[in-house]
Amino acid sequence: MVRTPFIDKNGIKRGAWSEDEDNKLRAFIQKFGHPNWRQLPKYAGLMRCGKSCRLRWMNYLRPGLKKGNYSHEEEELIIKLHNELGNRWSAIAVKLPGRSDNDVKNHWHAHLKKRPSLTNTNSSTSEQFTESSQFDSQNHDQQSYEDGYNLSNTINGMDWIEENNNQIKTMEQLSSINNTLVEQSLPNNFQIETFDFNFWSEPLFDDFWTQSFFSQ
DNA sequence: AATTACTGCAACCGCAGGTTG
DNA sequence: ACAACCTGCGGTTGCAGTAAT
Repeated sequence: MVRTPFIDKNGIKRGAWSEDEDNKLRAFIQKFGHPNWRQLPKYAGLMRCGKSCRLRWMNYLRPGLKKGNYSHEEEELIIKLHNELGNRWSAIAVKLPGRSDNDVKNHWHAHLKKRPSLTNTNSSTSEQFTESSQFDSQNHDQQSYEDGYNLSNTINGMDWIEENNNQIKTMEQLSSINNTLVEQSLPNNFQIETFDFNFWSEPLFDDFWTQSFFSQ
Protein backbone atom coordinates (compact mmCIF):
# COMPACT_ATOMS: atom_id res chain seq x y z
CA MET A 1 0.00 0.00 0.00
CA VAL A 2 3.01 2.23 0.23
CA ARG A 3 5.83 3.08 -2.09
CA THR A 4 9.04 1.12 -1.84
CA PRO A 5 11.72 3.14 -0.05
CA PHE A 6 14.72 4.22 -2.09
CA ILE A 7 17.50 6.81 -2.08
CA ASP A 8 17.41 9.29 -4.92
CA LYS A 9 20.46 10.66 -6.74
CA ASN A 10 20.79 13.50 -4.24
CA GLY A 11 20.96 11.14 -1.28
CA ILE A 12 17.39 11.96 -0.20
CA LYS A 13 15.31 9.06 1.02
CA ARG A 14 11.90 8.65 -0.62
CA GLY A 15 9.01 6.26 -0.39
CA ALA A 16 7.43 4.75 2.70
CA TRP A 17 8.41 6.08 6.10
CA SER A 18 9.89 3.74 8.69
CA GLU A 19 8.81 3.71 12.34
CA ASP A 20 12.20 5.07 13.30
CA GLU A 21 11.79 8.05 10.98
CA ASP A 22 8.27 8.68 12.31
CA ASN A 23 9.59 8.67 15.88
CA LYS A 24 12.36 11.09 15.03
CA LEU A 25 10.04 13.49 13.25
CA ARG A 26 7.37 13.32 15.93
CA ALA A 27 9.85 13.84 18.75
CA PHE A 28 11.54 16.76 17.04
CA ILE A 29 8.32 18.60 16.21
CA GLN A 30 6.80 18.03 19.63
CA LYS A 31 9.88 19.59 21.17
CA PHE A 32 10.75 22.35 18.72
CA GLY A 33 7.74 22.81 16.46
CA HIS A 34 8.30 23.25 12.74
CA PRO A 35 9.45 26.81 12.11
CA ASN A 36 11.26 25.85 8.92
CA TRP A 37 10.36 22.68 7.05
CA ARG A 38 13.32 23.03 4.74
CA GLN A 39 15.84 22.96 7.59
CA LEU A 40 13.92 20.53 9.80
CA PRO A 41 15.14 17.21 8.37
CA LYS A 42 18.74 18.26 8.81
CA TYR A 43 18.28 19.09 12.50
CA ALA A 44 15.99 16.13 13.14
CA GLY A 45 18.50 13.69 11.68
CA LEU A 46 16.31 12.70 8.75
CA MET A 47 17.50 12.15 5.20
CA ARG A 48 14.17 13.41 3.81
CA CYS A 49 13.30 16.61 2.04
CA GLY A 50 11.33 19.19 4.00
CA LYS A 51 8.34 18.71 1.80
CA SER A 52 8.19 15.02 2.59
CA CYS A 53 8.47 15.72 6.33
CA ARG A 54 5.66 18.27 6.18
CA LEU A 55 3.42 15.90 4.29
CA ARG A 56 4.10 13.04 6.70
CA TRP A 57 3.36 15.25 9.68
CA MET A 58 0.24 16.86 8.26
CA ASN A 59 -1.32 13.69 6.91
CA TYR A 60 -0.21 11.01 9.33
CA LEU A 61 1.66 12.02 12.49
CA ARG A 62 -0.09 15.24 13.53
CA PRO A 63 -1.85 14.85 16.89
CA GLY A 64 -5.63 14.67 16.77
CA LEU A 65 -5.83 13.05 13.36
CA LYS A 66 -8.72 10.66 12.94
CA LYS A 67 -8.14 7.36 11.23
CA GLY A 68 -10.68 4.96 9.94
CA ASN A 69 -14.20 5.14 8.63
CA TYR A 70 -16.05 8.33 7.88
CA SER A 71 -19.36 8.87 9.62
CA HIS A 72 -22.50 9.55 7.62
CA GLU A 73 -22.44 13.14 8.92
CA GLU A 74 -18.88 13.62 7.76
CA GLU A 75 -19.68 12.29 4.31
CA GLU A 76 -22.69 14.55 4.00
CA LEU A 77 -20.65 17.51 5.05
CA ILE A 78 -17.93 16.74 2.51
CA ILE A 79 -20.50 16.51 -0.27
CA LYS A 80 -22.18 19.73 0.83
CA LEU A 81 -18.90 21.61 1.08
CA HIS A 82 -17.69 20.23 -2.22
CA ASN A 83 -20.83 21.60 -3.84
CA GLU A 84 -20.05 24.99 -2.35
CA LEU A 85 -16.27 25.12 -2.61
CA GLY A 86 -15.32 22.73 -5.37
CA ASN A 87 -11.97 20.93 -5.13
CA ARG A 88 -10.65 23.15 -2.35
CA TRP A 89 -9.75 20.20 -0.18
CA SER A 90 -7.82 22.12 2.43
CA ALA A 91 -10.81 24.43 2.97
CA ILE A 92 -13.10 21.42 3.22
CA ALA A 93 -10.75 19.63 5.62
CA VAL A 94 -10.80 22.64 7.97
CA LYS A 95 -14.48 21.89 8.59
CA LEU A 96 -13.77 18.26 9.37
CA PRO A 97 -11.83 18.07 12.63
CA GLY A 98 -9.14 15.42 12.57
CA ARG A 99 -9.20 14.91 8.81
CA SER A 100 -6.39 16.01 6.52
CA ASP A 101 -6.95 17.50 3.08
CA ASN A 102 -5.28 14.46 1.52
CA ASP A 103 -7.55 12.16 3.48
CA VAL A 104 -10.69 14.04 2.44
CA LYS A 105 -9.54 14.15 -1.16
CA ASN A 106 -8.85 10.40 -1.21
CA HIS A 107 -12.21 9.64 0.37
CA TRP A 108 -13.98 11.79 -2.16
CA HIS A 109 -12.36 10.08 -5.13
CA ALA A 110 -12.77 6.61 -3.65
CA HIS A 111 -16.36 6.86 -2.45
CA LEU A 112 -18.29 10.07 -2.63
CA LYS A 113 -18.03 11.26 -6.19
CA LYS A 114 -19.83 8.09 -7.22
CA ARG A 115 -22.75 8.99 -4.97
CA PRO A 116 -24.37 12.15 -6.31
CA SER A 117 -27.68 11.25 -4.68
CA LEU A 118 -26.29 12.05 -1.25
CA THR A 119 -26.24 15.74 -2.05
CA ASN A 120 -30.00 15.92 -1.68
CA THR A 121 -30.39 13.97 1.52
CA ASN A 122 -31.39 15.54 4.81
CA SER A 123 -29.43 18.73 4.70
CA SER A 124 -30.59 19.62 8.20
CA THR A 125 -28.39 16.87 9.59
CA SER A 126 -25.29 18.34 8.10
CA GLU A 127 -26.29 21.84 9.15
CA GLN A 128 -26.70 20.60 12.67
CA PHE A 129 -23.35 18.92 12.53
CA THR A 130 -21.69 22.01 11.15
CA GLU A 131 -23.06 24.37 13.72
CA SER A 132 -22.88 22.44 16.94
CA SER A 133 -21.01 19.22 17.40
CA GLN A 134 -18.41 20.12 14.86
CA PHE A 135 -17.19 23.10 16.78
CA ASP A 136 -17.20 21.31 20.08
CA SER A 137 -15.00 18.61 18.65
CA GLN A 138 -12.94 21.19 16.84
CA ASN A 139 -12.18 22.90 20.14
CA HIS A 140 -11.41 19.57 21.70
CA ASP A 141 -9.16 18.58 18.86
CA GLN A 142 -7.41 21.90 18.98
CA GLN A 143 -6.70 21.35 22.66
CA SER A 144 -5.37 17.87 22.12
CA TYR A 145 -3.36 19.11 19.21
CA GLU A 146 -1.75 21.72 21.40
CA ASP A 147 -1.19 19.23 24.18
CA GLY A 148 0.56 16.91 21.80
CA TYR A 149 2.44 19.75 20.30
CA ASN A 150 3.53 21.03 23.68
CA LEU A 151 3.16 24.56 22.37
CA SER A 152 3.28 26.23 25.74
CA ASN A 153 6.79 25.00 26.34
CA THR A 154 7.98 25.20 22.80
CA ILE A 155 10.04 27.95 21.31
CA ASN A 156 11.20 28.28 17.78
CA GLY A 157 13.29 25.18 17.26
CA MET A 158 15.97 26.73 15.17
CA ASP A 159 16.21 29.64 17.62
CA TRP A 160 16.60 27.14 20.42
CA ILE A 161 19.47 25.53 18.62
CA GLU A 162 20.98 28.94 17.92
CA GLU A 163 20.52 30.07 21.52
CA ASN A 164 22.17 26.93 22.80
CA ASN A 165 24.86 27.04 20.24
CA ASN A 166 27.47 27.80 22.85
CA GLN A 167 26.58 24.52 24.51
CA ILE A 168 26.29 22.47 21.36
CA LYS A 169 29.73 22.46 19.90
CA THR A 170 29.56 19.48 17.66
CA MET A 171 27.14 17.62 15.47
CA GLU A 172 27.62 14.61 17.73
CA GLN A 173 26.02 16.58 20.53
CA LEU A 174 23.11 17.66 18.37
CA SER A 175 22.65 14.09 17.23
CA SER A 176 22.73 12.98 20.84
CA ILE A 177 20.04 15.52 21.74
CA ASN A 178 17.88 14.20 18.94
CA ASN A 179 18.26 10.63 20.12
CA THR A 180 17.29 11.74 23.62
CA LEU A 181 14.17 13.40 22.26
CA VAL A 182 13.20 10.25 20.45
CA GLU A 183 13.72 8.18 23.57
CA GLN A 184 11.67 10.60 25.68
CA SER A 185 8.76 10.33 23.31
CA LEU A 186 8.58 6.57 23.50
CA PRO A 187 7.23 4.12 26.06
CA ASN A 188 9.77 3.03 28.67
CA ASN A 189 10.07 -0.46 27.30
CA PHE A 190 10.35 0.60 23.67
CA GLN A 191 13.67 -0.32 22.12
CA ILE A 192 15.11 1.94 19.48
CA GLU A 193 18.17 1.55 17.35
CA THR A 194 20.75 4.27 17.80
CA PHE A 195 23.46 5.16 15.36
CA ASP A 196 26.84 3.89 16.47
CA PHE A 197 28.69 6.45 14.37
CA ASN A 198 28.59 10.13 13.64
CA PHE A 199 25.43 10.54 11.60
CA TRP A 200 26.26 14.05 10.48
CA SER A 201 29.81 13.67 9.26
CA GLU A 202 29.95 10.14 7.98
CA PRO A 203 29.55 9.62 4.25
CA LEU A 204 26.30 8.08 3.11
CA PHE A 205 26.60 4.36 2.45
CA ASP A 206 23.89 2.38 0.78
CA ASP A 207 24.38 -0.34 3.37
CA PHE A 208 23.66 2.09 6.16
CA TRP A 209 20.17 2.84 4.89
CA THR A 210 19.52 -0.75 4.10
CA GLN A 211 20.44 -1.78 7.62
CA SER A 212 18.91 1.15 9.49
CA PHE A 213 15.57 1.49 7.80
CA PHE A 214 14.76 -1.63 5.92
CA SER A 215 15.64 -4.29 8.46
CA GLN A 216 12.32 -4.53 10.25
C1' DA B 1 -4.55 -22.42 -6.56
C1' DA B 2 -3.36 -19.00 -9.83
C1' DT B 3 -4.28 -14.95 -12.21
C1' DT B 4 -6.45 -10.61 -13.08
C1' DA B 5 -8.98 -6.51 -11.80
C1' DC B 6 -10.20 -3.32 -8.50
C1' DT B 7 -9.68 -0.46 -4.25
C1' DG B 8 -7.71 2.47 -0.76
C1' DC B 9 -4.41 5.44 0.66
C1' DA B 10 0.37 7.04 1.38
C1' DA B 11 3.49 9.61 -1.06
C1' DC B 12 5.26 12.36 -4.95
C1' DC B 13 5.15 16.21 -8.33
C1' DG B 14 4.49 20.68 -10.17
C1' DC B 15 2.66 24.99 -9.60
C1' DA B 16 0.91 29.30 -7.34
C1' DG B 17 1.18 32.57 -3.91
C1' DG B 18 3.47 34.64 -0.05
C1' DT B 19 7.69 36.26 2.13
C1' DT B 20 12.24 38.00 2.40
C1' DG B 21 16.46 40.34 1.08
C1' DA C 1 10.67 46.20 -8.53
C1' DC C 2 12.76 41.99 -8.76
C1' DA C 3 14.65 37.45 -7.83
C1' DA C 4 15.20 33.71 -4.80
C1' DC C 5 13.33 30.99 -1.53
C1' DC C 6 9.68 28.65 1.12
C1' DT C 7 5.17 26.77 2.01
C1' DG C 8 0.83 24.91 0.94
C1' DC C 9 -2.37 23.06 -2.35
C1' DG C 10 -4.46 19.98 -5.73
C1' DG C 11 -3.67 16.42 -9.11
C1' DT C 12 -1.60 12.18 -9.88
C1' DT C 13 0.90 7.88 -9.15
C1' DG C 14 2.57 3.48 -7.03
C1' DC C 15 1.60 -0.50 -4.83
C1' DA C 16 -0.19 -3.81 -1.14
C1' DG C 17 -4.38 -5.89 -0.01
C1' DT C 18 -8.72 -7.82 -1.44
C1' DA C 19 -12.27 -9.52 -4.48
C1' DA C 20 -13.60 -11.68 -8.57
C1' DT C 21 -12.82 -14.97 -12.13
